[in-house]
Amino acid sequence: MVNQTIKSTTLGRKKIEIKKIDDKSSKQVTFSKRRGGIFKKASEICVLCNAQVAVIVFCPAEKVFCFGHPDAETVLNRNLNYSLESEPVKQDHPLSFEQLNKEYEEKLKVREKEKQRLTEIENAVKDGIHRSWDWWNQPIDEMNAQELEGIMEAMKEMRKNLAERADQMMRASLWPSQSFYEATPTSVAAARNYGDGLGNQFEGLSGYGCQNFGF
Amino acid sequence: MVNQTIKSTTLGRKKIEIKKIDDKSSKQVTFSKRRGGIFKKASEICVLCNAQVAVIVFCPAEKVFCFGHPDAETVLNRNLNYSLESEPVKQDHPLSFEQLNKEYEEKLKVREKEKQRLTEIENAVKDGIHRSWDWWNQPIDEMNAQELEGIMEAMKEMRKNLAERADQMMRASLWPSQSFYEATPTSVAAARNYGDGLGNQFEGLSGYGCQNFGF
DNA sequence: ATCTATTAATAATC
DNA sequence: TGATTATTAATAGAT
Repeated sequence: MVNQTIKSTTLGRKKIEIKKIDDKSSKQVTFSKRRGGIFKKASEICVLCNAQVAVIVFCPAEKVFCFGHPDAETVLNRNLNYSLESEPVKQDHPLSFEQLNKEYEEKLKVREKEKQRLTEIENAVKDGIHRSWDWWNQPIDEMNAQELEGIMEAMKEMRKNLAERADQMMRASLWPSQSFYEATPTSVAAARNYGDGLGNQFEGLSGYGCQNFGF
Repeated sequence: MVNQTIKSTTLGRKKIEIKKIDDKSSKQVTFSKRRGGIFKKASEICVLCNAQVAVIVFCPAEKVFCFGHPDAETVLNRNLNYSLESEPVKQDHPLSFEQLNKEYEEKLKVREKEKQRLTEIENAVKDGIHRSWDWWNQPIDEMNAQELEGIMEAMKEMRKNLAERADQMMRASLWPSQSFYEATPTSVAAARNYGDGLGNQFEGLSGYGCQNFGF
């Protein structure tokens, strides 16, 4: 009875043709991912080039997502309400743009923090493992056969360790503080301050907005 | 007779911070490139997901570029004329959107085709060469001498690549005992993702438009 | 939502 | 403005 352990190598990205996606589920996923990508690019060009950008992305059967630098955004919004009248826009929550902007930005930042933390943990894991047998600092060129055996062992060990523990460690328990996820105002503020030093992509702009309407 | 072949390795892309570009020339270049990128993405999501997208991108010192699915685009255009009135829009050529759409699409297509052809030729040439060896996933036990050399090369390469990050990693390895924010003062890196929740389906699409106005 | 393997976009440079 | 190339960033496919 053969029972091969099939390496569930999640195949990576593949090239796709730019043509209509028929499968609804895939289409939806792609839409979501790419919408986010476009918004990100939009925000970046705004900051980098002091540009003004407005983006509307929508599907009749879905929601309308808007992104834009304040001016254009106001324009867009007014326009949306105006030109989509055939299907009146219902805003469940008549939030101001400013408010929406804030929420959106905060969401983004929190998310960035989370991802970054995972990355740091991952590095810690990797580093901890390689430190345990310092191949890192060995002069690779002069290794002899014996040392190579050692390396091979170490590699096996490393691979095994990573496979067994990385996921668990990265996901969970080593986090210094649980408060992050509970998102107390303080922790969020801390996160934002921390991020502001380096990665504030909204620097220099009065604001952006991302908004969606159900209709 | 020393004659080192100096690899004029035009250094490639580097990571950049998303912050205002001061140099005018660079800013212009970046603006141009990224604008094209955004439009391309916009056109792709339209096709892939049957979505409707409208994008306005502009700089005070430059022109206004619009991209969009006809409906939204009409909206945007009308809006532009309306809301930028302080600086009246002059259209040198009152081309119809349909015409502009066609031209733009065709441009894209031609360009893609050319690129594709070149790529194919290139691939034909390179075909016999590419043999990157996935040492990580090889069964270490069965490696032979030749493969070991490959490993050594790979390790050297890896070490080189990671050398820059070594200290950062070391700091990270010390880490779980401390506060996240205090532990890594300057390593806010690259996780700039905006994933977010979403809804469902879409329908109906037709053309695109790319237009710019001098003003 | 998450995780890779890849492809795509693009910063630097010429 | 247009290539080139080394990298980074985005993301398709599978979980």
